[in-house]
Amino acid sequence: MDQDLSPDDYAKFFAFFNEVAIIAQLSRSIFEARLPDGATVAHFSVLNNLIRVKDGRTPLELARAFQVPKTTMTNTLAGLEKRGLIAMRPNSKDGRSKQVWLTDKGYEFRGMAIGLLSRDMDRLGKKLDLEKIKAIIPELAEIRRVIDEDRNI
Amino acid sequence: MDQDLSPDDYAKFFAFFNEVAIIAQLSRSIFEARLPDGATVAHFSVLNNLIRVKDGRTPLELARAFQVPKTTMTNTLAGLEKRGLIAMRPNSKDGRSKQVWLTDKGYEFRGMAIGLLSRDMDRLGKKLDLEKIKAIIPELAEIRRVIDEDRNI
DNA sequence: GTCATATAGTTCGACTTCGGACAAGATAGT
DNA sequence: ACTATCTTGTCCGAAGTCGAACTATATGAC
Repeated sequence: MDQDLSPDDYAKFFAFFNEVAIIAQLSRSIFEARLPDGATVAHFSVLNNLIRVKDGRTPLELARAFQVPKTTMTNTLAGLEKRGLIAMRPNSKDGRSKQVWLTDKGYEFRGMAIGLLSRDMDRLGKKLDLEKIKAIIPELAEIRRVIDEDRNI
Repeated sequence: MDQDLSPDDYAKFFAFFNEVAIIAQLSRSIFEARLPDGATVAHFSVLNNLIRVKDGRTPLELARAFQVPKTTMTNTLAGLEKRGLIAMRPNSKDGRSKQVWLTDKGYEFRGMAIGLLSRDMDRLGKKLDLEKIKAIIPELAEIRRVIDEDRNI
């Protein structure tokens, strides 16, 4: 199909992005009301990713994983380091680069944060159809992948 | 079911919010690369909403529609007014309040913005399954509704 | 080895976001 | 009418975001 989209298709796109933006807004707001020490979702997400995937990665790799500009990641990592949740060390394999390592405190912080968020999650879990959410995740991931790929052309 | 969530359920929630946040980020980035005059997604979204729903509403009503704090809406509206895209007038029915009206320029701006964005949408429309996106929108809207409702308890 | 170019990360500055505090106006109880 | 309380919108200040410009290092061409 080489045809352009109809006005209704555009409207659907806008509606989709609008819902996504509002949910992102709401979840951010909920998270930051719970996280201690003025930590942000960005902080939590990076910690979470370092634990779930692995640490020792470079700031740029993390920036790409989260699809944020590297200047934003610099700032996020500075916040995590200031709070003692990560340690940044020079990358022995590349003098331009650094590596991000979790600290014990960072590991604990993530566990504590999940504990503080669990009440909200439990409550939401009772009101939402979790199966539906689980089903949506891969579709969102696919949409994300396509948008990201399209952007980097 | 009065049972709490499993660790895997929490992980799914985080994954869901993470995907949503990244898509929000990417779409914001795409939009703002196209919008003229340093306009933001927030500006576009408000204009779009004023046209699609109706204008003459108050700042607080708009803040609620977008689930942002009223101080944020104040700032967004100030930006739109500075650019001549809306006009704010006192609300004759309530001396504390104001009403937001579209200007001709605001109407044109939205049309122009859609034109500038259409290339990206067309390209995405060829790579994404539009039917799937259309199917997801109501589910996201429902999730949004539940989260919002839960938050206001 | 030298130089041009590419890449990693930071700094800077303009802007957005948003909680807290506030002023002006509305509303309800008496 | 009077006062206490609520509501609407703004201002302020702290923090996050991110493009542009910069420094330092790596890589490739010769």
